[in-house]
Amino acid sequence: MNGDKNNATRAAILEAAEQIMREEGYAAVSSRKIAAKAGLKSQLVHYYFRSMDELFLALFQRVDEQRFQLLTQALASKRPLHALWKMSTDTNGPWLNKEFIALATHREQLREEIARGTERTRRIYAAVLARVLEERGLAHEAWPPAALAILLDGAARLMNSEAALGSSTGHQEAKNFIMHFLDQIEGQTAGPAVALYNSGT
Amino acid sequence: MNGDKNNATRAAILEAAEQIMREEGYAAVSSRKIAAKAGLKSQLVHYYFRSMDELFLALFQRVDEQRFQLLTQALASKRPLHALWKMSTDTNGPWLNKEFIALATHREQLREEIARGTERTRRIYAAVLARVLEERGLAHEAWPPAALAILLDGAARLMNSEAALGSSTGHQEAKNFIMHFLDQIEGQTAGPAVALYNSGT
DNA sequence: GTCTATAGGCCGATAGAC
DNA sequence: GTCTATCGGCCTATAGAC
Repeated sequence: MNGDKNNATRAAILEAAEQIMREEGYAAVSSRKIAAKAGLKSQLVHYYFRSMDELFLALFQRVDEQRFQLLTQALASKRPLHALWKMSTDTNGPWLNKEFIALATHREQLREEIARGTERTRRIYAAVLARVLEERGLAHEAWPPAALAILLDGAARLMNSEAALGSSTGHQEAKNFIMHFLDQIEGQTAGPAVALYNSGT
Repeated sequence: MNGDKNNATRAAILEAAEQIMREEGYAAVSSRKIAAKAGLKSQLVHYYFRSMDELFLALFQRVDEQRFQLLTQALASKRPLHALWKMSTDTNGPWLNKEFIALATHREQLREEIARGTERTRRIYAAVLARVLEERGLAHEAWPPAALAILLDGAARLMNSEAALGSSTGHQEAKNFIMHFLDQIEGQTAGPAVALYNSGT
């Protein structure tokens, strides 16, 4: 990889690549299309990234870093779980998960990088859940934070993906259900949480 | 589209296409690769499918039909929810969701077909949930079947996708949690279910 | 660092013989 | 229905001038 990491041309290339990926999917990302969108010659793309693999890797790292920053901000909010949920249901957010995961099918290095990013995000999500449940006195071995994180993240991604296809069967019910759940453990505003379940009887 | 729908060559082409899609992702599916895998000339692919769009559409319909058959079988089992869960967590099952969804980004006809298939599957899933909750006396407006269907399906797909990347953080917790949930509403074997929650206090 | 020029490959699709 | 032959396009990547 040549050139300064903070080079403006390099940044323009990644920005154009990300736009194409959002609009047309990863398979449409080519050095020629990137160059056309950024107003450059396609050979310049190869100057900054010696291969498309390298470009996709740099693009993922950029997106992952943005996501991490947003995640960190969400943690500092009054109701971090609501903030995380809002973030993960934002289809314009820096996720692009579908594309990168499909792209990673047979690109070893990218696959590992995405797995790392996924795990980091999951651990943060689970840690926040654990902390909130603990604070509200709702911690219970039957509600493992890691499991809840997967249910929430999975539902968000599934609905994002289906919405992109133009399908929304059951989405409103799921969103209401999850919002109700979040309100219960984190409060409707910043007030006290109510009991979720009764262990006995 | 030419040729008999039950033609053996046609079937071999679709079978080869499906294999390539599983192994290398949709972007690797080309008439030449299909032909190589099926031991045919690439032009034959164009004889049976006048365009790749048409081929992908036929492939999706084939996969969707298989899925529908399995779904129908699951409904007839003693514990349909357990059967559905097992089915959706089977990474070798006829899902291929990731690939088709990524592929559909800018293929209008395929997008509509996938949306239709998604909704049909979702409705069946939700209907089974509604029926079981009803039978067990657990029906309650706070647990809308459509929402539960999305949570279960989303978690299954997320874990499938992550497992393919080599990541499994929290998966065991989530699987245990969901299995516990299914056991509660559908019984551990085929026995009676226990109460899930108390509405009052 | 950006340009011109170009090699070399895989692709979808069609024409026409048999 | 399957074959041979082939067109035109877009792709990644490199060489070498400035």
